[in-house]
Amino acid sequence: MEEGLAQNSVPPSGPIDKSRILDVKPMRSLIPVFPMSPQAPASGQYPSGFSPFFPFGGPQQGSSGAPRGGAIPAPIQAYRSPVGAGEGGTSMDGSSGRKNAASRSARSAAKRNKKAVGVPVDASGLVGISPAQREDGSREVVHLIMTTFDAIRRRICQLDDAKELSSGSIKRSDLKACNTLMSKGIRTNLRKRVGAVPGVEIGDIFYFRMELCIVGLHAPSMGGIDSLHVKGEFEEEIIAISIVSSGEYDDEAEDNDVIIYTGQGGNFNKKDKHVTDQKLERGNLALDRSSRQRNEVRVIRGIRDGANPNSKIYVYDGLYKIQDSWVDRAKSGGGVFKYKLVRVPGQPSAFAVWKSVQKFKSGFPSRTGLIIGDLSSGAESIPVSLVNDVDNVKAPAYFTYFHSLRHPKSFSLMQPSHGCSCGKSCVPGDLNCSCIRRNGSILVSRRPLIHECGPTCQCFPNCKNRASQTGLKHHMEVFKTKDRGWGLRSLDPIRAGSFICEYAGEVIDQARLNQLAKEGDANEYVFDTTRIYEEFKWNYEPRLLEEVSTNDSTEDYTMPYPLIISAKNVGNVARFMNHSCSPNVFWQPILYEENNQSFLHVAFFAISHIPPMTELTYDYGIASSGHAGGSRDSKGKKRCLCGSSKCRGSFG
DNA sequence: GTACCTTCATCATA
DNA sequence: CTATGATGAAGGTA
Repeated sequence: MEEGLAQNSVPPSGPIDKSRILDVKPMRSLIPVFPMSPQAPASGQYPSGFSPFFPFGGPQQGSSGAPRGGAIPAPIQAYRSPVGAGEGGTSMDGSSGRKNAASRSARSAAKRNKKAVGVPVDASGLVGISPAQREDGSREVVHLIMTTFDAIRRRICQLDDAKELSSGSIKRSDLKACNTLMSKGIRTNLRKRVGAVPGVEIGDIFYFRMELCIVGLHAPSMGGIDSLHVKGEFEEEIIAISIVSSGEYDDEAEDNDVIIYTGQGGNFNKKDKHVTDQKLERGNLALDRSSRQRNEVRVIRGIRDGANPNSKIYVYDGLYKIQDSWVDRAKSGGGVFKYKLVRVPGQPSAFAVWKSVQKFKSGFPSRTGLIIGDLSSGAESIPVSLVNDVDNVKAPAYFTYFHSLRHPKSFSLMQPSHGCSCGKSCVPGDLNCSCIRRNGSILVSRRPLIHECGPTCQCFPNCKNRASQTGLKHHMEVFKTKDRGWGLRSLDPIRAGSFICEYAGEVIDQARLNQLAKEGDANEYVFDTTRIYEEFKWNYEPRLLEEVSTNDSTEDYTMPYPLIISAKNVGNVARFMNHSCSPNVFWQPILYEENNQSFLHVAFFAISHIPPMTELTYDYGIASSGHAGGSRDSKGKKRCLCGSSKCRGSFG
């Protein structure tokens, strides 16, 4: 997931030191703020009690034959060999496109940072992307920029929500956030190029056009065609370097590897204007030239977001070449250009994965390797499927499926209990809610502890300050990995910051943990907050919006209370999540009151946007020394197979 | 659920 | 150099 760094020269002199350049701000809650979704359908409570899990019983057992075959595309990012990332080499350099590449602000910033080597710290001392990084990205820089964008965007959302001005104010958090980043020069891959963009991988997903823009995948904020001037044989000519296919037009997708793309311009689709033909200029001209040059064109596919039908998700589907072009006539009669793009073979599948998932969901044809349709047996409102298409193992060892903690450990309250008395539902920015107020000031980042509303509160159960209590929101799947046992992934895309699941199980104490250690498999299905976790911080909210003051910039990231959970006998999907040294999921301590007592829970949230079918992983951390029977050093550890460039080699 | 309608930011052209 | 225009966006409203 992290390879391809040093590919395009100009090494930004080492990884970014986030702790130095970034200022993490406290946030109010971890609920993902989507501009318009009602967020919680609140489709009722869980059926009380436990639901037993019978791996071999029941009528819905999968077909008997050995599940095998390639019906399920491999996870996009999980096990990529280093080959895919670094094609780079053949890029035609956009020499002429370069002259106007830098925006004014970027230029001035570049001037300021002229001498700066490595991580630049801008005048205010906080965030910076070096001039080199601004021109050519890397996985790390892209990740940083995406995360920063989303952090700022959410904060703007929360501020808007809290103000509740609603005086017809247009809430374009994406534009505002983009503005902020652009003006600070926080963007990358500004140098246009043909072919792969360093740091952006095939299968990566985006929730706004602006995200494509700031990572340099596709520059125009609205337009579907991005182009570049190159030196032709005799004169300069323009070629296409990327397109966005929104699927809404007349673009046809006969199969996963072919797109019939319609040119731009012409009033053939508007009803007020009179019909005009498209002209062979701008993007159309670029596509035309590219069909002769046969250069690679990046393709981004726009897909309707199932969870949020009003918005779209953009999937980077890799490189295509224009194989054919012709003139056609739209229904309205206007002449249009058509271009046939064919996917360059040998690339990891991206859009094809989405298509397969659609088929899985429609249940037709029945899926290869499906063992159980819902291993939660109804305990979750969305089924949890169990599949194995790599070997003959039929099911994980027996356990009881339960959605939360059993025998939860309670803590005496610091103050007398008072849940909030909000009338309906609490929103993240609202300081009138006493629960939200306990979380301190605004924001959405990882916190030492987050207070959620609970049963004691007056607010509705679908209140937004109960993110971790509303059950699974995504169609999760337990699947057999090639070399790491069972793993967890989602059939749905997961937006950065979204709640994924709680770590369910039985709360145990240190003595019991030590006993398990002696028995051998202490690490199996145990979550232990007393372990040492690197990089506890997430969501590097930079101090970009001046109007918000930091009242607590120095935060203690040690755990407030120890909590050890065993999911060996009782648990939910979280027990199947594997370790990775560069994970896409983080855990977060959550506290809420129930029966006049406070209970601590552990919940998981997405670090970044996660495409469907990508394995979900979090960092298991390192066993703290000084307990657990002393000799845990090399014995209790397992060789790490996460494959990350930052891999520590072992875990446990 | 669809159809407009308003306000957007960017980059290439003029 | 700066202004202008084209443009498969997003969100809200009818």
